[in-house]
Amino acid sequence: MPTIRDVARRAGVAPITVSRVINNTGYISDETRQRVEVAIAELHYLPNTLSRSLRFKKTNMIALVVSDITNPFWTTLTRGVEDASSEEDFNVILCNTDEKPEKQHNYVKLLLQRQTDGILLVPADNTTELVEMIQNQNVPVVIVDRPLPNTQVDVVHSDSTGGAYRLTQHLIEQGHRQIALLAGRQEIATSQERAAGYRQALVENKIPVDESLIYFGSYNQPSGYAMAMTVFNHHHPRPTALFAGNNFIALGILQAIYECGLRVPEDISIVSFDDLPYSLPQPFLTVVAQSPYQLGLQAARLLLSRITGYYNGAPREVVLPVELIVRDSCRKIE
Amino acid sequence: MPTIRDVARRAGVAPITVSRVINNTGYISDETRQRVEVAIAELHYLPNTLSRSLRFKKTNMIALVVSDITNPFWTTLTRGVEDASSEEDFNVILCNTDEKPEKQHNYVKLLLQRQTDGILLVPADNTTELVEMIQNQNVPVVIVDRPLPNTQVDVVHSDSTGGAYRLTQHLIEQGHRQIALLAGRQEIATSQERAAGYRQALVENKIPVDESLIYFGSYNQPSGYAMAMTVFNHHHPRPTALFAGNNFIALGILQAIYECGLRVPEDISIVSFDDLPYSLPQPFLTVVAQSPYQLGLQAARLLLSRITGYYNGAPREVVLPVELIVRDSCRKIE
DNA sequence: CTGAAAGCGCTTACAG
DNA sequence: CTGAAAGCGCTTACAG
Repeated sequence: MPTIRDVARRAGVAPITVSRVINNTGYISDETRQRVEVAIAELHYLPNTLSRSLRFKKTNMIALVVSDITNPFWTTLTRGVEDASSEEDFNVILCNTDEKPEKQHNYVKLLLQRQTDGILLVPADNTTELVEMIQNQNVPVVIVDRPLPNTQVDVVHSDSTGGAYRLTQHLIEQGHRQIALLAGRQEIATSQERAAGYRQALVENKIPVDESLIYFGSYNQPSGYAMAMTVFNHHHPRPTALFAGNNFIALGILQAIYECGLRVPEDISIVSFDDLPYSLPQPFLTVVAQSPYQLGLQAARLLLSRITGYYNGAPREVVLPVELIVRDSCRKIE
Repeated sequence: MPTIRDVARRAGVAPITVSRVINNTGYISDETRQRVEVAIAELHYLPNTLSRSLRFKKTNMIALVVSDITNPFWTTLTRGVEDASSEEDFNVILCNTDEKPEKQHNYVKLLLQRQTDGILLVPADNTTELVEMIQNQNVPVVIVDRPLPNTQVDVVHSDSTGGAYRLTQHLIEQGHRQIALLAGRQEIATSQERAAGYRQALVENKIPVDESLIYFGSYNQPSGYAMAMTVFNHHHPRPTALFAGNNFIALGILQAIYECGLRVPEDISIVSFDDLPYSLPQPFLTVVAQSPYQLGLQAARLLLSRITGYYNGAPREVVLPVELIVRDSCRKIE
């Protein structure tokens, strides 16, 4: 691959002159500029960004570290991040952790070594070690979706507690008393908050909280399936309603329900935090929906404001509202 | 952020000695090594990969340029790429083009400038310009999913023609004669090949090809919806079966069918190239399924074999078989 | 076993 | 308007 030196030689000028043409800086005579441009075209020259970044100490890249690229929730969030970033001429690197703290750790280290200008992190666990590692390098970081306890850091997340409260309240208003919660991993803030909202609604309605009805698994379909099967095997009579901690858990629950020959909502009611992926032919699930695009957009804006130095004050917390969408997956109980 | 020089100063050695400790090369006395390691820990030093890559002319990154990160087909393929890459200690950059040739062009240019070691490309159109641009920089490239005409380049793809032939044949065996094909963008190889397989099956069965039943749109849900609506409005009597060019088109078709109050398969039959995303509660769609994970894995292996210099012969073409999965979305017609 | 010099490809600041 | 020198952070030869 040709370098700036090759172009310079061919055009009969110094490398710095080529640099000036490429970046449109300083004064250049039209004649020289033309000679250089011809040489660039003839050699198919592309400037090496690595060396430029090394000089500038700036890569114009930010990273988004998410848990599961397979879930449209995260890809939509990614879209928000990309849109905010392209406005400021930043590129986004997407890293997929599979909710594994160890994979996450490796990625963050790699990103720091590659001089990423900032990191958007969806924490795979509850520890603050990673955030400290990033901050030690003086790299801006914003936590997304899952607040970390006891950390001074920007964070953007949805109102999980409030959303879970409203879903549970909705079920209670329909007459449900035996509601099983099938949540994600217990170490994750959103799991805890959704459980908190669930408990709060029960308590306020003077319904005793049956801890055996609260399950922590993982935010994916197999886990939802497994938890639902456990519920069906261990609770007699069956709970009248299931609360899915996220959309993929809901998919797993629906699969279990189908295999057990049950019908929704005749035999069992179900609600979910987050809408099912894709507009299926017949959307029927009652859900609390977040706005993943907005989460991504806002998080990226917070991050970019730090990177550009536009803001350098105290950590900010942005909590986005959620929306209850009542459809046909809950039956009224007498 | 501290540099190798800061560590060296603190440990009372030369930078090159620190380099030796980091990379475990050359001879180092235990005592020196310890001093250096202490300094590294105290300063939270992380080596700068940018400068290292500049030196080595190697970044250990490959890029995957896909059309729609929202479709699980591509995220699953990505998984295959990641698994093959991590075996060889390469990292993967994921770029999303939205099927837009212009976005694709920008990404590829950026990747080349960032000295990416190799590129996996899912072409957004039928032109060879991008491949030439990559090859001009002597960067290995593998085309994925959609062969390009008249180009000397490695390619990995599924047997689209054969798959489409089998799906169409299946419909014909069920007695269907009026089959509408709702394909992706006409410039894309897979669209053309699926149309070719469709035509071939009709011709072999001596069924006249009605060109007005062949639609080219785009591989997404809104396009599938729009094409299905057009079919329903323009063809009386309605075709007895619809052939969806991919899974997202199938989703759009199902949406249109639902809105028109039709039932599958009683009122209309439907088959799809590629399975629907996610195991829905009741998988009912008859499909031809590819193996996106294998596509990604094999493509990455071809690319890596070029990067490492393990292979540098003539371009290779890998065609993966597809599988017909008959379920309940087709009705037998007398 | 350890280090001074040179260079990867670019650009800033200084000369002319 | 154009260029020679120096440096971004690292590592490959070459000395000692």
